[in-house]
Amino acid sequence: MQALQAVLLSLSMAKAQRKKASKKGLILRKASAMFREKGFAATSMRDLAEAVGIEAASLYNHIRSKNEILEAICFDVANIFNTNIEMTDGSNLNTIAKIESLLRFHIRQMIENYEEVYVSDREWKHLDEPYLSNFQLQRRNYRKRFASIIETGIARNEIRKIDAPTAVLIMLHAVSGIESWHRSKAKISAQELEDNMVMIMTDGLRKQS
Amino acid sequence: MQALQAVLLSLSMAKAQRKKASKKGLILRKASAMFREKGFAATSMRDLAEAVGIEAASLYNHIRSKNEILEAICFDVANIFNTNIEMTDGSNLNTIAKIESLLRFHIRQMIENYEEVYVSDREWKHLDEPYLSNFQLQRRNYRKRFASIIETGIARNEIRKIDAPTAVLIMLHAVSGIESWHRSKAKISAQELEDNMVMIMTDGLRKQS
DNA sequence: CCTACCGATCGGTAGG
DNA sequence: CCTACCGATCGGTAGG
Repeated sequence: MQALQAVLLSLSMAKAQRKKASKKGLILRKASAMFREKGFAATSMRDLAEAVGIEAASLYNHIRSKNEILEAICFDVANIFNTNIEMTDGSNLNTIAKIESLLRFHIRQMIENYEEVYVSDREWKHLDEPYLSNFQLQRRNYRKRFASIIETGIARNEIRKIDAPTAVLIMLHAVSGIESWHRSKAKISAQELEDNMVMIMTDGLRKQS
Repeated sequence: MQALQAVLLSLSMAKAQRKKASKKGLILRKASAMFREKGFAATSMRDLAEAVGIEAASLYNHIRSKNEILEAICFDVANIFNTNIEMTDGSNLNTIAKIESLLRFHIRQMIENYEEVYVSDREWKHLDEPYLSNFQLQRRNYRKRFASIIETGIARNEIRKIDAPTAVLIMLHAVSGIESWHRSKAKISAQELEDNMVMIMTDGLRKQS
């Protein structure tokens, strides 16, 4: 039993460290930064190679193609969010708490894992089939699941009667606005930002009197 | 006097019709659609020429460069929003009404002028200098002006104490979420969408009891 | 508005 | 991991 745990632990550590230490991990991180900055289509393999510190041709010893890099980034991010919404939805929190938890998770991912999350959100259009369809499907399913949480909240009278898919769109896009905060060098702290966003989304702008 | 008005009218009509009727207008509209769909960098002048129905080389009789097309789109949109916020801020509405008005304007522009607004919002990074700096400056100024409206509302006790720049980011990005609504072929009407968004942003999700 | 074409650059491969 | 190189495609020009 302890042996099994040790194996699992070392496997997960190996996977976690691949991104941090290996050459492929370095390529993926540099690619995320460049795809975010210039876009997937406007980033050349020669640009990327220079950032990594090798020749363009050498990249292909670690990755199969430019598109494979994008696939790795997009599906990594998709998995993170899918895992989280499954956990959250399966918990016994009430609806507002579930939504708050999802929002906080999005905000933290946007801050801590900024480049990858941003690229996954804005550059997935450049995926090739069958990855493109697969990604779009996961996206739709995530939103449906989010909307169904809201609909449950409406049925339980915890939440205003609103169109749930619209609310999901608003929240997911609102959260992606952190991009600009990220660039602006944080006049307020990450925690303040998170609290402000959650308050505005759950309670609105208008002062209750 | 009547002669002057007639001249002004014909000038403004000429300008309005250029987009609708002339070849340059056709190029700009097709380019907006393709830049939105595939991104600026992934759209070739040959793709665009085919959509317009001429050879790639012939495009250059109407426009100077690929980048000039992007400039036309981005600054057109910037002017529309700058004009609107100036009008709105100069009006004698209270703060919540001003914000509601700005939000409704954004939503309508996103629906009625979707392609151009989307491209201006997502592809401006590909502008060349000095247009790039100019555009970024206009963008910052717009957000500052929006934030100052909110701050006035907080000072007047109309609005919850929140970080104004954060609220601006949320609202501007929330509104850009209509993109997905646009694609999903409108299960709810444009008016319902608009009302839902405004309600969620001003009053929040939580049911007041 | 077209034909013909330019130099530059692209993603990727061969061979070592 | 590099040198050398491929065919394809890019934005744009000349000349009519």
